[in-house]
Amino acid sequence: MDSRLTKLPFFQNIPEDALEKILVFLSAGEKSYRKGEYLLHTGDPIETAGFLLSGEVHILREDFWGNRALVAQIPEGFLFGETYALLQKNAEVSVQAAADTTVLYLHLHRILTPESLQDPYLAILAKRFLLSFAERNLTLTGKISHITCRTTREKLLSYLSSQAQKSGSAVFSIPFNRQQLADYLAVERSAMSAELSRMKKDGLLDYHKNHFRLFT
Amino acid sequence: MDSRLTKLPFFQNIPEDALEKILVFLSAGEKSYRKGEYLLHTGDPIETAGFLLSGEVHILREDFWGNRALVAQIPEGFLFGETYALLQKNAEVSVQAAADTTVLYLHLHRILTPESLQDPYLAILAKRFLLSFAERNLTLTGKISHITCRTTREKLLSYLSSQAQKSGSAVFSIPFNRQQLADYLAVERSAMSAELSRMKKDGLLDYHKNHFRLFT
DNA sequence: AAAAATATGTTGTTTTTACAACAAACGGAG
DNA sequence: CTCCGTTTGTTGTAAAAACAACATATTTTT
Repeated sequence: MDSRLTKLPFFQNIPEDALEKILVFLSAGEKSYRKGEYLLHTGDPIETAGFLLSGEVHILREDFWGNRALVAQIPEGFLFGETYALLQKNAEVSVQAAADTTVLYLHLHRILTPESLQDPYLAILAKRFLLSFAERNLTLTGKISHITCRTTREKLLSYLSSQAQKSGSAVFSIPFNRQQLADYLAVERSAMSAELSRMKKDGLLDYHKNHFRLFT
Repeated sequence: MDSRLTKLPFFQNIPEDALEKILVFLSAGEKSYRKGEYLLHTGDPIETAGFLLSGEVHILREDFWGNRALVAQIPEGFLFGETYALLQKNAEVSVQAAADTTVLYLHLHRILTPESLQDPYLAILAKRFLLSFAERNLTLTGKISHITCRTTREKLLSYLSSQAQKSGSAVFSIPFNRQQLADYLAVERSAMSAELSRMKKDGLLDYHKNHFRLFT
């Protein structure tokens, strides 16, 4: 039993022996990669999720002309490819080792066979994945509703408004610095700073660092 | 048993009698609304998903200043609020009857209790929801990767490239007309048409209506 | 506390987009 | 076929964003 696995929220509060059996049931074996090696390429059929025992991987999106864009960086102790593994679809991204890396592959879709759902702990696991996907859906839907706004000001208002509603107050903090907020909203940092200034001047809001107040 | 319910993909290929029991287990009762009435407001705690027996509802996002934006229109025979119901969270949107409407409310989170997962058909239902959320995750992630591109040209290239990869060919059709594509990519239709022309002139691609060909 | 590194704000210039208005192409319905 | 509605493409103008370069402020390191 690898203690790094038990740290994953998905595997928490499951008795040691049950977890042991689950991992045997899902396990597809370990594999190691040297920095720069590809774990999988766009288009590969995905049967397993990867749990990062050590190292780091980069998720890349490669377009028709071969242009590559970094989509995510997965650090040690995290899962990747769980969505594709559950759906058993072809990858729409590539995964490359950003350092020497060891991965434990898991046949995650096995948690969804009729028999395994009868196992109480596998059922708990399935439930956790369902809730996790539902949660991510809300996150993604929220983000889309912000970045589909036309102007930088509208994007900011949409985002800040949702943060105010979430906190239940017109005064709240955000979990981003300016650069992160600009990346999240898909706008340019300095242009966003300028827009925030104008919004302050227009009496819409006030802020200091990542602390904001909206005015009605 | 309402035949409109059995048309939902989630409820297909489940024996009549099992479905009957499931609906009793999940059911929270029917409710009717007149056109214009609110079914729920932003911030309300959500315990049930709504199945639209008749009529139509609008999903609205209302910001801090009261500005309203139409997020989705749910027609008869479809579900809404299933994500919030499963997570038992407070609504981040409001729902308004766009016509006289009757809704069957369902305690969807009950499919996730340890006992109900032991019921084979409820387990199937849970599995279908999990796969459905996973699928939507991929859809939303793809959309975000297109929309976050800086320029209209990059958005188009990102989207068209992914369509080419999905079809496995440089020649493919898209499921949108120009206005729908512009809405999807969050750009202005006529500006997008102009950009497509320029891309054709630059030898990147060719198109006719919704049929495209990319050049390497 | 000083120095260095990082984060944020400001301004002017260039590029891109939105907008409006219209022309051309296309697709039924009569 | 012709008329009419819809879709798509084109162009000029105004608005907005990206970009670059730098000033100021804040945080971290030594």
